[in-house]
Amino acid sequence: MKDVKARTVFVPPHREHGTVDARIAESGLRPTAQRSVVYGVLLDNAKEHPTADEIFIQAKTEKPEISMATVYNCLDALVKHHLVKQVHLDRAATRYCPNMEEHAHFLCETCGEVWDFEVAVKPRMSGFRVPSGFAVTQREVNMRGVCPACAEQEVVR
Amino acid sequence: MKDVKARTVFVPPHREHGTVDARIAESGLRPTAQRSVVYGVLLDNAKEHPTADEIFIQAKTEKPEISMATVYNCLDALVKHHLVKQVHLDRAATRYCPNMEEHAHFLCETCGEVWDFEVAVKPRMSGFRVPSGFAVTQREVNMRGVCPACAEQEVVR
DNA sequence: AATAACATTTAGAATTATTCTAATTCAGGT
DNA sequence: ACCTGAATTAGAATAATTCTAAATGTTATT
Repeated sequence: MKDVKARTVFVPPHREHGTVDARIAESGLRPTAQRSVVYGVLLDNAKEHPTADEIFIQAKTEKPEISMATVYNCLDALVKHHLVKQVHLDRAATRYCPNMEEHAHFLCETCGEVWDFEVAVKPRMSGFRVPSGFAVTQREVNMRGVCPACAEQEVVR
Repeated sequence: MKDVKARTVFVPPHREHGTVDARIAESGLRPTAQRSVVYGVLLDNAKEHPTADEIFIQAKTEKPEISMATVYNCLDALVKHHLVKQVHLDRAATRYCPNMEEHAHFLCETCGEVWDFEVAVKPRMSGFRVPSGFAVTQREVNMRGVCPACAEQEVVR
């Protein structure tokens, strides 16, 4: 998979002055310097759905003493407090997504990039028969295929 | 997550005399002894959605010389030839699923077990807005929550 | 303000699933 | 039977993540 610049289809919440710490606090977490940096990097989404070490690299520019273990700790805390979601589309490194709205993920099988697709019809994902006795608390939709940039490449080639 | 016996909600294709090799051949793969054992183990689904090493352990009872590398090779081949699907619900080991029908996965967050949920309404998963230019070739739906057995436990406890 | 109690961070070691490598074995076609 | 390429094998290598134990920071209590 070649490395192609991310493109946003659905725009997730963005980092703004004061919002980062406020959100962290609201979630019930103490807003430490490290957590703020990590969450801030995610909200900035220079790179969408970054992996822990992409986050680490960026976080280090803002806070050079931060360690990888802390990035993992912070991400775990953010996930547990529902500020961030983990995305597992393949066996590659876990990706992190700060968009907690119901949405779908699209993985380009050519370049490996991930996009968010908006949900058109909010009413719970219908068409799936949930057997009685099962309590569903979360659902996710993943799609795979070729993104516009890669489709373009194909044609040119 | 405690270890709870699997339960089938949707019954995938089952191993039957002669079918294993035939299916492998149909898919365009040479049915070697190892591939047959690996695919057979999956079709038997004593344990549903097993991981590579659960498959390895079972396969070894049928063919003691088989190696882990071969299990991975066979699984890769089966996946490439669309006889088997990989399932990635969390960061745990990849699970393998021989049910190629369109269906959803349910992960019990208490016991870690995975179930297949049948799709009630076939017509393509609607409600998701795929931006133009994106070619979708595959889609999957995953749900998370508590299975009946674990819900039961909760009540009792 | 000092201290105790607790949470967070840190570097580095350990673990785990998976992939890679190079040698060996196997199967099908001549 | 022999050649060629594919498949299998054991074991080493890799990569992501988790663990550990020490150090640091924060909050609550006196």
